[in-house]
Amino acid sequence: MRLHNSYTNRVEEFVPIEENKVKMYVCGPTVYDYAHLGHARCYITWDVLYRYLKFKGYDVTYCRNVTDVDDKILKKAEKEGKTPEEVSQYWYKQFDNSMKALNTLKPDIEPFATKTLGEMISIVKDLVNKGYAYEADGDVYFRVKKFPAYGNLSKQPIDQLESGARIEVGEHKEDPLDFALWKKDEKFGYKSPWGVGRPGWHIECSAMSRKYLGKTIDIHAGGADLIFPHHENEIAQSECANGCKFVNYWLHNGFVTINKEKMSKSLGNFLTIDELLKKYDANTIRFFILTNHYRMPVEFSDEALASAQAGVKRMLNAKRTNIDESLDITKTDEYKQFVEAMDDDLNTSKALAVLFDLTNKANKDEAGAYTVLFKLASALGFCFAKPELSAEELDDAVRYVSEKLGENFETMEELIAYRKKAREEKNWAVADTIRVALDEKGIVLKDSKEGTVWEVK
RNA sequence: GGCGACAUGGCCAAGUGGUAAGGCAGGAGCCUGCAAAGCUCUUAUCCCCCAGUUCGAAUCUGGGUGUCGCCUCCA
Repeated sequence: MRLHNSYTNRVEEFVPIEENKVKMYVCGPTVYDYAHLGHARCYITWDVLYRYLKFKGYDVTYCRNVTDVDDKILKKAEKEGKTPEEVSQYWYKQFDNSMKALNTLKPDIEPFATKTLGEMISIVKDLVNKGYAYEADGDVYFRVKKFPAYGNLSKQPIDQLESGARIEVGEHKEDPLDFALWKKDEKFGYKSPWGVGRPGWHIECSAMSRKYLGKTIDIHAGGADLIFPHHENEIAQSECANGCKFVNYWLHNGFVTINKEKMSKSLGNFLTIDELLKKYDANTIRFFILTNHYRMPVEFSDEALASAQAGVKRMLNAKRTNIDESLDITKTDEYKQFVEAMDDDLNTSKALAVLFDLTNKANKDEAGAYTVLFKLASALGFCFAKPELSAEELDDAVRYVSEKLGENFETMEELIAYRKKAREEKNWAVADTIRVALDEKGIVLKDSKEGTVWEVK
């Protein structure tokens, strides 16, 4: 398997540290607001990587943190008269629901920053002792110039970074490039060797990654906007504290754009996952994201989503015949093509082409095609379960059609039998009234030689 | 200004040296009472422009043009 490593800017053969085991860390959300389509792309992308690694037989440990100590959370708490915990707990639940609704797998470990403070303090102490960091009036800063590899990930020459760096009012940095490991905060802070304060954002990931996965990990992933300064700073902290390499493969996903601009909270041009799910289902959103390579920008538009919806529907509605549970799919050509595509730095658009090939074959009753399709598409996180109507909705639909006909029916079966009879008598008006009325209730009737079936639109 | 990426049919998008995958939309046909779904066929002599390397380039090199991102919180 080959993956693009942002550190070397090359596609490299993936070799895990420990044979057959993968330790992956993904920078998780700061929980203070709704997650939007940009987050969905990120977490769906890495969900697919997680699923695919498992599909390949790796024993994967996936850790994704929750940042629950942060300026924005505190601001929100103050504004709403709540505690920071109340705010972060509420928004974590929202986030968790969104992730579930998108059919992403829960990471094996989902640590909260506030529960990992001990590890953070220990790393900061270590950095101070080793001379990589210094305390200044209750703050602790990292000495960037002590770490010669600084800028390697973002490919930023240090002098360029220097020209952009500033010292904010109230900060006591030795150098504008230095960044905070710990910040004095007497109101919301925690006890530390440097007084009451709270951790800087970057140290949180270094600490949680080390605590749960170890000093050197296989994969660290996140949005491309985290490359600088977040991931650059993580490398500096972790490698100076641990004296060894931090991450073997740095993976970054591209952005979702809207009107050719990055979708982001600060620009305010975002669509929340909740809003989106009212219009499109999880499979559609996943398909939309996977049609593009994960490193490329993806332009959001309703047209693109509608196209994705039509495409994914075709795939998931493939004819379910000739299901062969005993089939060894790894022997099939399509499996080989699928794996070849996915092994090539997650070429999901190519992998989807294989799935459409299988869809066509299944629709033509080719033996085993549906079985292979089902297993491969499931490996990408597509869900084949058809939407269902509740008993109430079904009753409502039957009642609605009954009223239209001026008859009294109790069940769908009765309706379909009645329509069958009408069709045999060439009473098209009645037959079409039933079909149109059901359609209005979200039920589609499909006539074929074998009879009529109904399904949810 | 520094750094990084991208430009392929109406739309989305693979392909990165050997003659343009796939999806959506459109057209024709089959099936159907009509639909829906499905099936078959069909839609780029050409891949932003110019020059070069090569037997051969969308794919490599150089130069343009355009778009986006990072350099501040950000997935």
